[in-house]
Amino acid sequence: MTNKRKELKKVAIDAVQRSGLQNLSFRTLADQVGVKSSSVHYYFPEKADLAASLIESYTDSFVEMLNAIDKKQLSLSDTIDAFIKIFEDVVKAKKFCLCGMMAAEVAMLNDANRSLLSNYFKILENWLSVHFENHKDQIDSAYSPETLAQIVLSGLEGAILLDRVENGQVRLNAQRKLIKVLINNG
Amino acid sequence: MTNKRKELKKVAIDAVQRSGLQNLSFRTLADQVGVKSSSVHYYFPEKADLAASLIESYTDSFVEMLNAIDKKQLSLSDTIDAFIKIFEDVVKAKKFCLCGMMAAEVAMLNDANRSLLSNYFKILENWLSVHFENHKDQIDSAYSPETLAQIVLSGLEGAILLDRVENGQVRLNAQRKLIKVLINNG
DNA sequence: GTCTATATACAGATAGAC
DNA sequence: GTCTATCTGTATATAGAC
Repeated sequence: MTNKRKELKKVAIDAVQRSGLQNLSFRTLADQVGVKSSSVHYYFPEKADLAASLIESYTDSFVEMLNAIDKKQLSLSDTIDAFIKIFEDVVKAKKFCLCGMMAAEVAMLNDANRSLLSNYFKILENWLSVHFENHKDQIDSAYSPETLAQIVLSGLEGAILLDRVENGQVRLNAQRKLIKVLINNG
Repeated sequence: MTNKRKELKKVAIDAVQRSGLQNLSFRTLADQVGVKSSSVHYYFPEKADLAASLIESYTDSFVEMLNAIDKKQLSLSDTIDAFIKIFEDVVKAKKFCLCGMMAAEVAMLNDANRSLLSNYFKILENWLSVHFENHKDQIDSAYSPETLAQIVLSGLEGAILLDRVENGQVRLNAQRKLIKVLINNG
């Protein structure tokens, strides 16, 4: 992949995490990278192509972070803490999850991009689910690993969405507290 | 308030819940109500005025629903079920919470509208919090009423955001399960 | 690959007639 | 209150030169 293409994607992802895909134009994206909008169209013919590329890149980056966590062989508690920290970093950067943002904009996405979005959430839930399954003795027996994964992910997404409004992290901390209790009630 | 103004707000709220404020134009709004865009500007000079009016109306409607629930004098469990049902109805209508949607679009809002958004979330959390406080013996003692309210609201918002993508309600059901356990662990 | 130039559509907003 | 008409800016997208 060329450097310009990489740079465009990096800048675009940042922009979408701040103000959404709808608010990102080929012009402003081009300006930020120092090219013309027609050059952006060279890499991404239509906006849907750009969107697809962003979701894929964002998913790949996230998976890399998850692999890095796995490599450390931490306890379940520390593993989930590391997962939560990814969301905390997003809040601190005054951003929202790229896929959470696009989930809000789902009405404007085509079917292919909806599938890519769905895939992202399922990958995260699956990663959580596997960890819960592997330490089933440590999670609250009231929930299956799958259900707990859904609770954790949707809780974190909702928390950083609401916290954005006040530029704080009270809901994120509330979710952190919840998760802490849920994985020590085994 | 005039009928046209009321009608414009109703149509606009529905549109924002589906595709966001950014995607709502004076033109399309006018078309749906059968007037010209300049007439919409008569009622709402700037788009920020429209946004403010929508948040206020949506908040008022929600408070009315909460009051209706209170009037029934239900058990804590049934009260919270009724609260969850409001979110379920939103999912079933293939919509998202108007304020959750605008929270994603917060970068494009002015300070006044951010305050209105913040106010909405606090009203909902406060309502939940009061109910938890009034039945403190029925809630999991690991959480304060305030923290539990934050957990519940952010969890539900995140759930209906993610469920939108697949047009399902698995995360909503997961959150429902969680909440059921949390308010019977007293 | 990157550019200039342009087509076409639509956005928010306002002036002024009725 | 609602309209016509219009201004100005910006959006996505493409053709074609270099």
